[in-house]
Amino acid sequence: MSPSNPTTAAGTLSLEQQICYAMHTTVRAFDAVYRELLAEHGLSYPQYIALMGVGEHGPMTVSSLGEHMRLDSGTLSPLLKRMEAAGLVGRSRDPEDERRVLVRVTAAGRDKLAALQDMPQRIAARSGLTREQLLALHQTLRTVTERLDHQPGD
Amino acid sequence: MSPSNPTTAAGTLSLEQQICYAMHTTVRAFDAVYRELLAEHGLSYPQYIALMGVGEHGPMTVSSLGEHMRLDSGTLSPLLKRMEAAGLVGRSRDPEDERRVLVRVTAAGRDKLAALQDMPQRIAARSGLTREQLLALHQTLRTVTERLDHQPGD
DNA sequence: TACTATCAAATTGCGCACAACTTAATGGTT
DNA sequence: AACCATTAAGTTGTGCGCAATTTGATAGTA
Repeated sequence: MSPSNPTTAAGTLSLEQQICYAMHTTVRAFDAVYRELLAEHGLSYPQYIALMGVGEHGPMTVSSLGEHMRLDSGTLSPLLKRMEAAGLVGRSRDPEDERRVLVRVTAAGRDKLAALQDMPQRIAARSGLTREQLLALHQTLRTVTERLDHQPGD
Repeated sequence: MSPSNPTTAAGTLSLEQQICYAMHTTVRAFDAVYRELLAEHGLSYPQYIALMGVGEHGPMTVSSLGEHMRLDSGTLSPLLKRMEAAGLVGRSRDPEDERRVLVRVTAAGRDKLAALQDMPQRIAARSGLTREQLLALHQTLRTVTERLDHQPGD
């Protein structure tokens, strides 16, 4: 019950651990809201982000989408397969390099994106964060991610 | 490229969406560091948190651990089963109420916890956050989670 | 041409997370 | 005692995420 003291006795969660725990908890809370709002559209949050990404950056390879989403083909391949089955995206080998698969949004996918345009406002209303808090949080997250990615392992 | 403007044209990720995306990204970056540091101990991050929780709050039921971790039996039952197989925790039906299962840390589990005592410092060093940033982030996360949990659905 | 290395995507296997359901024990009611 | 609702864990099914591997295409080189 003293989150301001990281040097507590053994067995007590330290602040650093509570941060990680809190991040997991908050992400799951966000996910729950997205799940609720996206349910009627038959989309998961990762599928929603993928649809936005492909819709925004045009036909793109799986790996370039993966760089945007920070996911590899092990995650994206089955995800895109499901979205293709749902008629939201199309996949086709790049004629110029048959190793690549180009992903594009279908007409139905564009309709879906249009129907989801008010999602940001609905999520923002739920979060209850002020504009300043949003900006500060965003900046902190970017800083932490950058450091975690590029710190020397050991 | 203008995260400070949420009212961009259709197709551009809004700040609110970037926040959720950033949170997911940061959590995965944290997970990667934990995975690296916990690998030699044969533990995942959820298992590590569960071990800490049970070690701290003594013998407890699966559901009370679930309240601490914000996870249900669908996640905890198989997780605890694996930890029992690894010899880190013990599970036994509560004689006073045979519906309940009491989870406790074994001697090997305590040894493991002792071996992991320096995790917080190592994680903190990787995150690169100042004490003030940690506190601010923690507070923001608690606020957001609270609101997301208790906002009226629709 | 044939060999090799590299690269892109897909596949496999495992664990986490959650919804939905099942099983078993408990408590309360008639 | 018999019945019913509730509760606690566990199970099943689906999707995400990642490590490791596989398959196929490309580029480079002997």
